[in-house]
Amino acid sequence: MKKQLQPIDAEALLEEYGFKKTALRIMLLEVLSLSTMPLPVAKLARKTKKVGADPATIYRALNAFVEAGIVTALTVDKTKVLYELSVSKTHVHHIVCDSCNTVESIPFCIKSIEQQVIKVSRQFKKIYDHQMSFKGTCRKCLRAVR
Amino acid sequence: MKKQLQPIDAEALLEEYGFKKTALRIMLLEVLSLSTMPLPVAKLARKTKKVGADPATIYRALNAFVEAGIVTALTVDKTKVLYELSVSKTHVHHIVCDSCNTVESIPFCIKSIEQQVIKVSRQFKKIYDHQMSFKGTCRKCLRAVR
DNA sequence: CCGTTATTGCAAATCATTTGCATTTGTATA
DNA sequence: TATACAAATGCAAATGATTTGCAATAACGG
Repeated sequence: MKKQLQPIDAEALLEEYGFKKTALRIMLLEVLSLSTMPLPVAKLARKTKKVGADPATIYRALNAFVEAGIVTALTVDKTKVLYELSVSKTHVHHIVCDSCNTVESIPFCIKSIEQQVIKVSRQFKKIYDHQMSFKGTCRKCLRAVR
Repeated sequence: MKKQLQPIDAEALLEEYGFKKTALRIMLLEVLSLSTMPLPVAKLARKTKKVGADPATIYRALNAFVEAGIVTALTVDKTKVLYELSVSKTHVHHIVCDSCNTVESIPFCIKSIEQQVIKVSRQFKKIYDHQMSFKGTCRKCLRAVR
């Protein structure tokens, strides 16, 4: 029983945020909405190569989306940034396979910890975001090691 | 009652891990051990400029420490990596001020969540690390905004 | 259809980090 | 104390993903 994903209405979303409906941006949002996991720029480029956009254009589109709040950039590692739709999606966290970089979402949230954090913090008064992630080995890689 | 920090025995630590006791590496570890918060490379370079090491040398030293497990690299942001001693230190998490980048440690841990994560995960069987961080506004910046 | 503005392609710039290589330094051993 | 080897360093050059400038193009409201 694999989770069924439905493409969002990319055009409506672009319009809502005042972006123009270009082939690349529509496809970027659709690809993101159809993915079960956050995707790196490289993979997004591959999956949208049908529209043949310049790398610079892809970066600009993603940055615009992130700034607008449509897309969330997840920094897994110094050189590894993953993108996922932030609109119409439940806030989730992630677990990353250290061997093959598989990323899976985790339906837990640590929102409830925020108040405790504020209480013990010496310097902070307000928290508006948090992130939690795990590193591990996925089943496939565990098998491969043996 | 400000927390009192004591410098570690950097030379003993270097020896323990089979590193040579050079001026830079000794000083790097001492600076890290005397800091209440994780530090970026730029700041480490400034604080060790007495020994006048080349940037490449500093990067190499830090990378060697991270690989050896003496130092932990904390990826706050795509372009922001902070270093802290991982030896003889309790495992902690962090909160970062989005305005001035102040970083504070949080004495909470989400170790206990790992088992739950494994249970609900479709692809993962083993977790060996986790990270949790918060973003907020520190008191100083909150005041400045007004 | 027109005018405005966002978006794009292309090439060049950026900039932190890494790497190659010759030289120096630390340290174990004789 | 001298010798020898690997580790650490400095310097310069390379790297490589991301960004930027600028002119051309495309989307969209009027």
